Amino acid sequence: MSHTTYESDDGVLSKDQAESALAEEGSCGGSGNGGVVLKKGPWTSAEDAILIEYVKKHGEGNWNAVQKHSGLSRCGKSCRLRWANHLRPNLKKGAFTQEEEQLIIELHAKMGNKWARMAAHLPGRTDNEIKNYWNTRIKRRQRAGLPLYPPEVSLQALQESQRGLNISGINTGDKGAVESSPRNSGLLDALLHEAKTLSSAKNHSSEKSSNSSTVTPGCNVKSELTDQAWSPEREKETTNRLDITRPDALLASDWLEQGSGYIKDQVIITDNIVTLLGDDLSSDYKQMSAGASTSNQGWGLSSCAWNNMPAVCQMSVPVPA
DNA sequence: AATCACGCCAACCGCCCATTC
DNA sequence: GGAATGGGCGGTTGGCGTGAT
Repeated sequence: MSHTTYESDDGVLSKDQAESALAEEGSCGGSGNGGVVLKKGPWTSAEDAILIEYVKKHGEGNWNAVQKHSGLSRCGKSCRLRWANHLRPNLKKGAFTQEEEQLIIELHAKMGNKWARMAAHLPGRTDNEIKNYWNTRIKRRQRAGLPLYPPEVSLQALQESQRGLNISGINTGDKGAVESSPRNSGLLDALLHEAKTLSSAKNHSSEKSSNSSTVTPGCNVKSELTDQAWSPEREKETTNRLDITRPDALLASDWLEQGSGYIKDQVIITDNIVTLLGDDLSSDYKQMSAGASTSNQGWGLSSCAWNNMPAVCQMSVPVPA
C-alpha cells in the first residue's frame, strides 16, 4: 500500500518524505497545540504504536487530546480514523465473505449509502471498507450495465419502503411526514431523484432511441445472466448476444443464479414504482417503458446515476420475449 | 519491455450534528 | 439562544499493484 512510499521498516521517514509530509496543512487546521505542524499522509508504524499506547491508557474518544498528550503530530480526526479503520481490536481483514457481500447488498438496498449503519451490522468491518467495496462494485456493474441488486432484494426493499411510506404519509402527499421518516429517506431521495431524471430524460428520449450505442445493456443481458452463472463456455456461447459476460461483472456471490422469475418481479416492481411516483411521473414512465419495449431499446431506470441509489432505481423495463 | 487502464484502499476533506459553555 | 468544540459521516482523492495490450 501507499505506506511504503513514506515509511521504512522502522517507521522513519526519509528527509524528503518527511518534508513532503509536513509541508501541507491538514484539514484539522494545519497546526495543532502550540503551533505544531500536523502531519498528513500515511501513518508510520511508530505513529501507530504511539496511538495504540495512548488508547490503551486513556481509552477511545477525546481524540484531539491525543496530539496534546502523546506528542503525535496528527489531528484528532486522523487519529480516530486510523484507530477505527486499522488499529482497533477485532477488526476483520481480508476479502468479504459471500455472506457479508449478501448482507451488504441487502443493507444497501434498504439504507442507501449509510456506511456507518451498515458497518454496525458487519462486526469487524469498517464503514470505509464497505464504502470502498460498494464503490468498486458499482463501477464494475455500471460498466457492465447490470443491476446492482438481485431482484429479490430489490423487491423486498421496495415493499418494505412502500410500507414505510404508506405509514408515513407519502400517499397522502404529506411531504413533512415523509421527511420525518428517516428509515426510508434514502429510498425516497432516490425515487425523487429518479423522478427528476425521468422528467428530464423525456426530453431526450428520441435522441436516445436513435443512437443504439447509448443503450444500457443491462435490460438485455439480465434475463439471460440471471439464469446461469458465468463460465467460459457460456461466454463463448453468448458473446455474440451479450454485451457483458465478464466474471467480474457478476457478483462474487451467486445471487444471479437465483434469478428465476425475474420478469415477474420486474412487473411487480414497475407497478410499485408507478404507485410511488404518482400519476404524472408514472405516465411518463409508462410511456418510456412502452417505447423501450417496442423499440427494444431497454431504456429504463437503470440510466440514472448509480450512487446512493436503492433498489428501485436500478430496475429496467421488462425485456420483450 | 513499456505503457495503459483499472482495482484496491488508505487517507483527506468538508459538512453536519450533538454537546458544552 | 448562540458560539465553540468534538466527533461522526459520506464523498472524494491519490498512490500503488497488477493484468492486459
